[in-house]
Amino acid sequence: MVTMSDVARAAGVSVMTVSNVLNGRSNVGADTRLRVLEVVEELGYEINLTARRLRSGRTGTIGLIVPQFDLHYYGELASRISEALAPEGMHLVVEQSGASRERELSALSLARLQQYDGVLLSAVGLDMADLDRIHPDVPIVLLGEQAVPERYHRVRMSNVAGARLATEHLIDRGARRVAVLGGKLSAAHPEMATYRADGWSRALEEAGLPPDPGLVIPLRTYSIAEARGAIADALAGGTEIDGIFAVTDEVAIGALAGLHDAGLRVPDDVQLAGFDNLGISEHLVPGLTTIDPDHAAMVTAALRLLRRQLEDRTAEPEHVVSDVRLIVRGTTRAHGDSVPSA
Amino acid sequence: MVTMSDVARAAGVSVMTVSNVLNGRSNVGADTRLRVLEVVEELGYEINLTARRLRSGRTGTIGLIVPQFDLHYYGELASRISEALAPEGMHLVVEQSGASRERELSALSLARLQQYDGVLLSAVGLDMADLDRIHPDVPIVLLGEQAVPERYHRVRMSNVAGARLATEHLIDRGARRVAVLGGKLSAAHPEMATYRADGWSRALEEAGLPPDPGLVIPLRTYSIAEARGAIADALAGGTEIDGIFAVTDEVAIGALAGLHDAGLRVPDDVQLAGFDNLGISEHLVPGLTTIDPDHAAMVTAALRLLRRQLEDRTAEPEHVVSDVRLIVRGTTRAHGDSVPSA
DNA sequence: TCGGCCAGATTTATCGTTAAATCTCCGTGG
DNA sequence: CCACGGAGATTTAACGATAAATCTGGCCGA
Repeated sequence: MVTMSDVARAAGVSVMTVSNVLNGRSNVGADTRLRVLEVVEELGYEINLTARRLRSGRTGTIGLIVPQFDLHYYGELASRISEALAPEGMHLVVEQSGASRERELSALSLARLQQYDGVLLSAVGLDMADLDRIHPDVPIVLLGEQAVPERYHRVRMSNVAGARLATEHLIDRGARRVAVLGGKLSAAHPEMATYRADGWSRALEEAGLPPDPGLVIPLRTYSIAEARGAIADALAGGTEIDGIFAVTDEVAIGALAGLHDAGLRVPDDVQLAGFDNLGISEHLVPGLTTIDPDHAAMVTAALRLLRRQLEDRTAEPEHVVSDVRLIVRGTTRAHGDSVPSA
Repeated sequence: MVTMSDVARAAGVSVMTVSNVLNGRSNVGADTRLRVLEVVEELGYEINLTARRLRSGRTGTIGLIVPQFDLHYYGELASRISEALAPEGMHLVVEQSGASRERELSALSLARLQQYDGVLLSAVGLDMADLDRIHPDVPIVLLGEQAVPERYHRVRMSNVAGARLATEHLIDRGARRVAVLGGKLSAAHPEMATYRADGWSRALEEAGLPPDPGLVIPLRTYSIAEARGAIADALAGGTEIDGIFAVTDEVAIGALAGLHDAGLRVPDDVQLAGFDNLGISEHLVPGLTTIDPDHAAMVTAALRLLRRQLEDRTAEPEHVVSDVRLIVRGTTRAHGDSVPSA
């Protein structure tokens, strides 16, 4: 491996001069600079980032920690962040924590966090107490929905408002028995699924429809396959449903398949709305009505919070809540349609 | 930040003893070990991985470099690899190279590669010459379809065979005008799209159907949206089609939407087959007929090749080709169905 | 003529860890 | 009684870079 001192020797200068050239510092003569660059080229020298990091602290790398690589939401998130970081010369690497608390904690060991200039953390398995135990000296921005200690900088969406919008829309379009797929009634550790179930029940109450606990269809994971099975089970169990608010688009995709399995038409027999507005949702058949959390704004906000901390370690924590809006597509009926006879 | 020497001082031992304890080396007395561990706990010490890496070389981290985070295929790949690595105590981090040659080259700078014990590289933008220029001292396994220099260890799928299988199946089920969506006729730098178009044209030829260049529908990116648009354009242009072999499942999803836009039914009017067998493909409506490349076997093979290099830097390069099989679902007709009158 | 200053370079010390060599006892066998 | 071996610890010297301090001429103005 070629090191800086190899370059220095070959160029007849000191190691420090090579370092100065490569870091674009101004205290190097023009001809010396040229000679060094030539030798760098010639020997194929590349800097050892590990050494630089140890000495200088800076890494130029931001870490994104997500629960699962194969949930589409996280893929899209990672992609957006990566694109936003590139123009600043920063660089994103993504790690998977696994959805379990244990693995999430290990992913969050100081040891691992230290490797980055900053960390964007999308945690699901951790509760307040876990997060409270972590005292990293790396700037962190939390992305996500669970309750977190005050001292964290954080970006999240309007979960309750979004769920409410979606459910109101279903009711508005004629649904009366609206299930919440993947919902969870208030738990000790509030998380995405509880907030969204909350919005669901508020919308129902407001419409004078008492939320039926039998219409809360829980899920262990938010995978397509599990959602499909859960819908099948619910329908087989005789639950009457004419609308489904799926807590994520991924889950909604499973619902679409499950309804089809049961011979039910969407939106004629059952209307469906999701949450997240994944890239794919627009291209499903029929297109998925869903809640758009303004991904671009969230990414912008997250990076702003991170930069603020990078510049000032003592910056006041900020909680940004991104607005949501309803996107109406083909899984809900056109306005004014009446319930057709099946 | 707490360092090893803080721990050493507090425990009244040398730094080296702390290091020995933490690395489970045997030359430490039982009581000393205990005391050190207590102090570690008490001070909340965590090892500095950067320093360890600089000194020892080992990082315990494998890098996976993919073109795009938001193509579902790569999310699933990353997930599988991560799961496979976890039991060995290794750790996966994923980087995005961006599909462009330029950014891919920068992702592949020695500087970046050096940070990992080994690298799994899923390259698309690089050609043979680029890859030939890279001489990393990190074990690399290439995942993917483009032609690569002999010296690389590599895992790929049977592209031609898979495409042929899919196309044969479409023909077998009655399709006569089979388009290849995302296909590319032989280019200077063969890649996934050329191999799969190859399999398509061979299957046609074998069936006595001359491949019509008008049925090759090229794509710049393999995104759902672009595929949908391309199908719309092709149909609007008057191209007659009764079967589509989409070069990836992602593209097939776009085709499904595009066909629906045009009022065509799948599989009644147009049959459709994809390639990759994504997790979602099973849950589309109708379920997507596709080629399964045996993801599990590919991951196993890739990690085996990587381990081999980790153990022996001079290990002979190996090219593993994973078998494919056809998965028949609802986007192609049942055997023996005749073409229904539209 | 001489001190001062600045550009352009070098020297020194260090980041936190680990490999390798070394030291220090203490028990054992001859 | 002494040499020897080995367990249990320490010391020394890096890994490859950078921050901060220092050095060296040459040019300038007074």
